[in-house]
Amino acid sequence: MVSKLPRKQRERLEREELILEHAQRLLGRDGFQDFNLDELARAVEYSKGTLYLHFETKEDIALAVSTRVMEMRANLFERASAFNGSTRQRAAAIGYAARKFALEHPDHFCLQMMLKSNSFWEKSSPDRRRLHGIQTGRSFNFVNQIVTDAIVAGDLPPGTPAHVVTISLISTTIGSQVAGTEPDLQMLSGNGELSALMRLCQDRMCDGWQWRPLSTSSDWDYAAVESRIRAEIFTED
Amino acid sequence: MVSKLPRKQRERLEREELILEHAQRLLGRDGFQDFNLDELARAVEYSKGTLYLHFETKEDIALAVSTRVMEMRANLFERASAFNGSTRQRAAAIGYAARKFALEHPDHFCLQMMLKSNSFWEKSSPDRRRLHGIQTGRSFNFVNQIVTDAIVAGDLPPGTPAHVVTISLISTTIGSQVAGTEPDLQMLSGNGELSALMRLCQDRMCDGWQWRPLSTSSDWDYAAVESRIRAEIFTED
DNA sequence: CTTTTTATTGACTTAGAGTCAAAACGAGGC
DNA sequence: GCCTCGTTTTGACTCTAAGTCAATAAAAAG
Repeated sequence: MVSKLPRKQRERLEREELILEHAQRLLGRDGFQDFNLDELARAVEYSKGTLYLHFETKEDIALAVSTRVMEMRANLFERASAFNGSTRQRAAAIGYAARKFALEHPDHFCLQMMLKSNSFWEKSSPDRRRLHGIQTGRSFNFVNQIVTDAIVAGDLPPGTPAHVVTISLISTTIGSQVAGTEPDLQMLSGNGELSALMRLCQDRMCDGWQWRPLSTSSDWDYAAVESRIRAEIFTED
Repeated sequence: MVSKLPRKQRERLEREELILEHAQRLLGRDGFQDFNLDELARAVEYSKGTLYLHFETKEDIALAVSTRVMEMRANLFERASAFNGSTRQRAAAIGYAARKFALEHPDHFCLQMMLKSNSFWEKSSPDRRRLHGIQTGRSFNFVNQIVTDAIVAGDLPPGTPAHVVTISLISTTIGSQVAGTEPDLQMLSGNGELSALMRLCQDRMCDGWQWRPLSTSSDWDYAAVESRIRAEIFTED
């Protein structure tokens, strides 16, 4: 990332990064509705006009923040997918990354959902929408690669449709993150840990596709796998 | 529902209903951001001041709309849970209801998510929050009852934790509805039907818990079950 | 040091949420 | 009918915050 860009362009990117850092903080604290650009301008010590040199609208800033966060998620997935082990263990590593992300950004998908509402999408710039799609795609591909490997290795039944398995895993992971942070549902299901719920959902979905070894089988020692994931992939943090 | 309330109170409720109908339409069309109360007032042919006799804030209206929609969902679940058959077939009936709902209200959970963001929740009245929780609870309970019956009947392994199964099914259903309507993911996973994705996720999650008969077994003829569900439960619509 | 170009600003416009004094309505009495 | 008093409804008004753009400052060129 040591860029050889001309100073001007480099400074511009640095300032954009500064804006996004503060925007992320304020969005997290206040939610999109109460997130206000006068305060953001004050925080970054530039004028409101300058913010509009980088972003077209408030929505555009939120989309850029979401993309930034999605990029972090995809980076976690990237690291996880390098885990050395059976395909099911590698899936567990991605699952671990998804849970780690959920604990660090529990309300990310609130913002994410918002971005998809009718009025929102069209107010953000096409270019930023593209960048957002790319990060979503990266996450998808890391999961999909492991699923494909599993089919090739025979850990998933032959003829299993890779894309569908991938999207089902993503669905259940997003769903459990969302459901696990929703106060009404938390109450009803008896205040468990978000992370535990997510893991259960991921495991059962893999089992449902008959991804071997099943989490109920004697070949599967999750605790051991998790401590290896922690030690080998997510050491420092 | 033929109320014996004094005329005044009845008229008030009818007006509230009128407001919510229009609010739902406008929210669906424009999203929360662009949903504006002057237009709503014009649509219902009352002044903005009158809207504020019913609701404390714009957020409060959105929450009430969400509650109304959640009530419809719970009502679909209620009808589905009366299906006569094995526990797994009854689960399929609820799944069918969830998919029917998803097709009618594909972006409901966008609004729903929004309601949970920091700033939003505290702007709505406690009373409406309570009502929202009740409808969420109804949906939860219809699912949970079937899960409990399945454990008693031995269709799920003994000792399976009912609440966790229930929340996992809700998670995967919400997750697949959300993921299936997200443009980026739709593109990546190859533009399938929302309904087909949701069904797959539901089935595989049930299979993951070993809910018998498994969807892969020869005892399971989904097409036959679905046509019975359609005929017996969701005939007229 | 002067001119030209580029970057930055913050006062201004505008839209829309939320308020409240005044107007309209309605029930009861005469 | 019509006057009085309490209740309901209203829409003009205030205020906040997104988005604009003419004016200013800084940098580059001459």
